[in-house]
Amino acid sequence: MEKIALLVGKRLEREFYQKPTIKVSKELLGKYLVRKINKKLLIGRIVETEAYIGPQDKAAHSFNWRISKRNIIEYAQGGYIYIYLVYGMYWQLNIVTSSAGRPECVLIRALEPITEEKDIRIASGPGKLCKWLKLDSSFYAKDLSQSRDIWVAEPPKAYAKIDKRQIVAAKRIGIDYAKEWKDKLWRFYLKSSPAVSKK
DNA sequence: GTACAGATTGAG
DNA sequence: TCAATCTGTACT
Repeated sequence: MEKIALLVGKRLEREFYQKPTIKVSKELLGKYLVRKINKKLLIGRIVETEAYIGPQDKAAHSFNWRISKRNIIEYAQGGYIYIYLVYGMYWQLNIVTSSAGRPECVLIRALEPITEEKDIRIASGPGKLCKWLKLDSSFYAKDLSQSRDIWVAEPPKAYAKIDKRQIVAAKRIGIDYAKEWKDKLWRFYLKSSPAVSKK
Protein backbone atom coordinates (compact mmCIF):
# COMPACT_ATOMS: atom_id res chain seq x y z
CA MET A 1 0.00 0.00 0.00
CA GLU A 2 1.13 3.54 0.73
CA LYS A 3 3.65 4.80 -1.78
CA ILE A 4 3.77 1.64 -3.82
CA ALA A 5 0.08 2.02 -4.69
CA LEU A 6 0.92 5.10 -6.72
CA LEU A 7 3.17 2.97 -8.90
CA VAL A 8 1.31 -0.30 -9.09
CA GLY A 9 -2.10 -1.65 -8.22
CA LYS A 10 -3.17 -4.93 -6.69
CA ARG A 11 -1.27 -8.17 -7.28
CA LEU A 12 -2.95 -10.57 -9.69
CA GLU A 13 -4.35 -13.64 -7.93
CA ARG A 14 -3.76 -17.23 -8.92
CA GLU A 15 -7.17 -17.38 -10.62
CA PHE A 16 -6.06 -14.84 -13.21
CA TYR A 17 -3.64 -17.36 -14.70
CA GLN A 18 -5.97 -20.33 -14.63
CA LYS A 19 -7.97 -19.24 -17.64
CA PRO A 20 -7.41 -20.29 -21.28
CA THR A 21 -3.87 -19.45 -22.37
CA ILE A 22 -4.76 -17.19 -25.31
CA LYS A 23 -7.01 -15.15 -23.05
CA VAL A 24 -4.32 -14.82 -20.39
CA SER A 25 -1.74 -13.86 -23.04
CA LYS A 26 -3.88 -10.93 -24.15
CA GLU A 27 -4.96 -9.89 -20.67
CA LEU A 28 -1.35 -9.72 -19.50
CA LEU A 29 -0.69 -6.87 -21.93
CA GLY A 30 -0.60 -3.61 -20.01
CA LYS A 31 -0.12 -5.33 -16.65
CA TYR A 32 2.92 -4.50 -14.55
CA LEU A 33 5.67 -7.00 -13.81
CA VAL A 34 7.17 -6.06 -10.47
CA ARG A 35 10.60 -7.22 -9.30
CA LYS A 36 12.01 -6.44 -5.89
CA ILE A 37 15.78 -6.50 -5.47
CA ASN A 38 17.19 -5.43 -2.10
CA LYS A 39 14.09 -3.35 -1.27
CA LYS A 40 14.25 -1.57 -4.61
CA LEU A 41 11.53 -2.02 -7.19
CA LEU A 42 12.01 -2.55 -10.89
CA ILE A 43 8.72 -2.30 -12.75
CA GLY A 44 8.00 -3.07 -16.38
CA ARG A 45 4.77 -2.83 -18.33
CA ILE A 46 4.13 -6.05 -20.23
CA VAL A 47 3.87 -5.14 -23.91
CA GLU A 48 4.49 -8.45 -25.69
CA THR A 49 3.55 -12.09 -24.98
CA GLU A 50 3.36 -15.44 -26.74
CA ALA A 51 1.09 -18.41 -26.03
CA TYR A 52 2.44 -21.98 -26.00
CA ILE A 53 -0.29 -24.54 -25.89
CA GLY A 54 1.06 -28.07 -25.56
CA PRO A 55 0.65 -30.97 -26.12
CA GLN A 56 -0.81 -30.28 -29.56
CA ASP A 57 1.44 -27.27 -30.24
CA LYS A 58 4.60 -28.46 -31.98
CA ALA A 59 6.43 -25.32 -30.87
CA ALA A 60 5.78 -26.03 -27.18
CA HIS A 61 8.23 -27.84 -24.94
CA SER A 62 5.29 -29.92 -23.78
CA PHE A 63 4.44 -31.05 -27.32
CA ASN A 64 3.18 -34.62 -27.41
CA TRP A 65 3.08 -34.68 -23.58
CA ARG A 66 6.84 -34.41 -23.33
CA ILE A 67 7.86 -34.05 -19.74
CA SER A 68 11.28 -33.46 -18.23
CA LYS A 69 13.05 -31.88 -15.33
CA ARG A 70 13.05 -28.66 -17.35
CA ASN A 71 9.38 -28.36 -18.21
CA ILE A 72 7.59 -30.32 -15.50
CA ILE A 73 6.29 -27.13 -13.90
CA GLU A 74 4.19 -26.55 -17.02
CA TYR A 75 1.97 -29.37 -15.80
CA ALA A 76 1.10 -27.50 -12.60
CA GLN A 77 -1.88 -25.18 -12.20
CA GLY A 78 -1.55 -21.65 -13.56
CA GLY A 79 0.42 -19.00 -11.68
CA TYR A 80 3.89 -20.51 -11.45
CA ILE A 81 7.06 -19.39 -13.18
CA TYR A 82 8.56 -21.58 -15.87
CA ILE A 83 12.05 -20.27 -16.65
CA TYR A 84 14.68 -21.93 -18.82
CA LEU A 85 17.90 -21.18 -20.70
CA VAL A 86 18.04 -20.93 -24.50
CA TYR A 87 21.08 -20.78 -26.75
CA GLY A 88 23.22 -21.43 -23.72
CA MET A 89 22.95 -17.87 -22.48
CA TYR A 90 19.49 -16.32 -22.35
CA TRP A 91 16.81 -16.97 -19.74
CA GLN A 92 13.18 -17.01 -20.87
CA LEU A 93 10.44 -16.05 -18.44
CA ASN A 94 7.17 -17.93 -18.83
CA ILE A 95 4.04 -18.03 -16.72
CA VAL A 96 2.20 -21.33 -16.39
CA THR A 97 -1.48 -21.01 -17.34
CA SER A 98 -4.68 -23.02 -17.31
CA SER A 99 -5.39 -25.87 -14.90
CA ALA A 100 -3.22 -28.65 -13.46
CA GLY A 101 -2.43 -31.33 -16.01
CA ARG A 102 -2.63 -28.93 -18.96
CA PRO A 103 0.96 -28.02 -19.92
CA GLU A 104 0.42 -24.50 -21.24
CA CYS A 105 2.22 -21.22 -20.65
CA VAL A 106 2.77 -17.63 -21.73
CA LEU A 107 6.22 -16.39 -22.71
CA ILE A 108 6.80 -12.81 -21.56
CA ARG A 109 8.64 -11.28 -24.50
CA ALA A 110 8.98 -7.58 -23.75
CA LEU A 111 8.54 -4.95 -21.06
CA GLU A 112 8.43 -1.19 -21.17
CA PRO A 113 10.29 0.10 -18.11
CA ILE A 114 8.11 2.16 -15.77
CA THR A 115 10.76 2.87 -13.20
CA GLU A 116 13.39 5.25 -14.49
CA GLU A 117 15.69 3.78 -17.10
CA LYS A 118 17.92 5.43 -19.63
CA ASP A 119 17.02 2.93 -22.31
CA ILE A 120 13.33 2.44 -23.11
CA ARG A 121 14.33 -0.79 -24.89
CA ILE A 122 16.28 -2.29 -22.00
CA ALA A 123 13.73 -5.11 -21.77
CA SER A 124 12.63 -5.29 -25.41
CA GLY A 125 13.10 -9.03 -25.79
CA PRO A 126 12.67 -12.19 -23.71
CA GLY A 127 16.38 -12.56 -23.00
CA LYS A 128 16.85 -8.86 -22.33
CA LEU A 129 14.06 -8.61 -19.79
CA CYS A 130 15.45 -11.48 -17.73
CA LYS A 131 18.84 -9.82 -17.78
CA TRP A 132 17.35 -6.51 -16.64
CA LEU A 133 15.34 -8.08 -13.82
CA LYS A 134 18.12 -10.51 -12.86
CA LEU A 135 15.98 -13.59 -13.36
CA ASP A 136 17.52 -17.04 -13.60
CA SER A 137 16.98 -20.67 -12.57
CA SER A 138 16.50 -19.64 -8.94
CA PHE A 139 13.04 -18.37 -9.96
CA TYR A 140 11.97 -21.72 -11.35
CA ALA A 141 8.53 -22.75 -10.03
CA LYS A 142 8.04 -19.61 -7.96
CA ASP A 143 4.42 -18.79 -7.26
CA LEU A 144 3.54 -15.37 -8.69
CA SER A 145 0.54 -15.10 -6.40
CA GLN A 146 2.75 -15.49 -3.30
CA SER A 147 6.35 -14.56 -4.06
CA ARG A 148 7.78 -11.48 -2.38
CA ASP A 149 10.41 -10.66 -4.98
CA ILE A 150 8.41 -11.01 -8.19
CA TRP A 151 4.76 -10.63 -9.08
CA VAL A 152 2.35 -9.19 -11.63
CA ALA A 153 0.11 -6.29 -10.66
CA GLU A 154 -2.69 -4.23 -12.05
CA PRO A 155 -1.41 -0.89 -13.31
CA PRO A 156 -2.45 2.21 -11.35
CA LYS A 157 -6.05 3.16 -12.07
CA ALA A 158 -5.21 5.95 -14.46
CA TYR A 159 -3.41 3.53 -16.77
CA ALA A 160 -5.61 0.52 -16.36
CA LYS A 161 -7.57 0.68 -19.61
CA ILE A 162 -6.13 -1.10 -22.63
CA ASP A 163 -7.86 -0.32 -25.91
CA LYS A 164 -8.51 -3.66 -27.63
CA ARG A 165 -7.53 -2.04 -30.93
CA GLN A 166 -4.04 -1.63 -29.53
CA ILE A 167 -3.53 -5.40 -29.44
CA VAL A 168 -1.84 -6.91 -32.49
CA ALA A 169 -1.88 -10.68 -33.09
CA ALA A 170 1.12 -11.99 -35.04
CA LYS A 171 3.15 -15.11 -35.74
CA ARG A 172 5.42 -16.32 -32.98
CA ILE A 173 9.16 -15.76 -33.25
CA GLY A 174 11.98 -18.26 -33.54
CA ILE A 175 9.93 -21.43 -34.04
CA ASP A 176 10.22 -22.10 -37.77
CA TYR A 177 10.72 -25.79 -37.00
CA ALA A 178 7.14 -26.11 -35.76
CA LYS A 179 5.49 -27.00 -39.10
CA GLU A 180 1.94 -25.70 -39.39
CA TRP A 181 2.01 -24.42 -35.82
CA LYS A 182 4.53 -21.73 -36.69
CA ASP A 183 1.82 -19.74 -38.45
CA LYS A 184 -0.56 -19.48 -35.50
CA LEU A 185 -1.17 -15.86 -34.53
CA TRP A 186 -0.27 -16.49 -30.89
CA ARG A 187 2.07 -13.58 -30.38
CA PHE A 188 0.40 -10.50 -28.97
CA TYR A 189 1.77 -7.01 -28.54
CA LEU A 190 0.72 -3.42 -27.99
CA LYS A 191 0.96 -1.59 -31.29
CA SER A 192 2.12 1.74 -29.93
CA SER A 193 4.83 0.47 -27.59
CA PRO A 194 8.42 1.40 -28.40
CA ALA A 195 9.62 -1.60 -26.38
CA VAL A 196 8.25 -4.44 -28.52
CA SER A 197 11.01 -6.86 -29.65
CA LYS A 198 12.38 -7.05 -33.21
CA LYS A 199 11.68 -3.46 -34.14
C1' DG B 1 28.23 -41.71 -24.59
C1' DT B 2 27.78 -38.44 -28.47
C1' DA B 3 25.76 -35.25 -31.62
C1' DC B 4 22.98 -31.43 -32.50
C1' DA B 5 19.76 -27.68 -32.47
C1' DG B 6 17.47 -24.20 -29.95
C1' DA B 7 10.81 -19.81 -27.69
C1' DT B 8 18.10 -14.87 -28.66
C1' DT B 9 21.11 -11.13 -29.01
C1' DG B 10 24.40 -7.67 -30.52
C1' DA B 11 28.26 -7.04 -33.30
C1' DG B 12 30.12 -6.57 -38.16
C1' DT C 1 25.20 -12.69 -41.63
C1' DC C 2 27.15 -14.93 -37.73
C1' DA C 3 29.15 -16.54 -33.35
C1' DA C 4 28.46 -17.07 -28.41
C1' DT C 5 27.50 -20.93 -25.13
C1' DC C 6 25.21 -24.95 -22.74
C1' DT C 7 21.39 -28.12 -21.88
C1' DG C 8 17.61 -31.15 -23.32
C1' DT C 9 16.62 -34.56 -26.46
C1' DA C 10 17.30 -38.19 -29.62
C1' DC C 11 19.85 -41.13 -31.11
C1' DT C 12 24.28 -44.92 -31.22
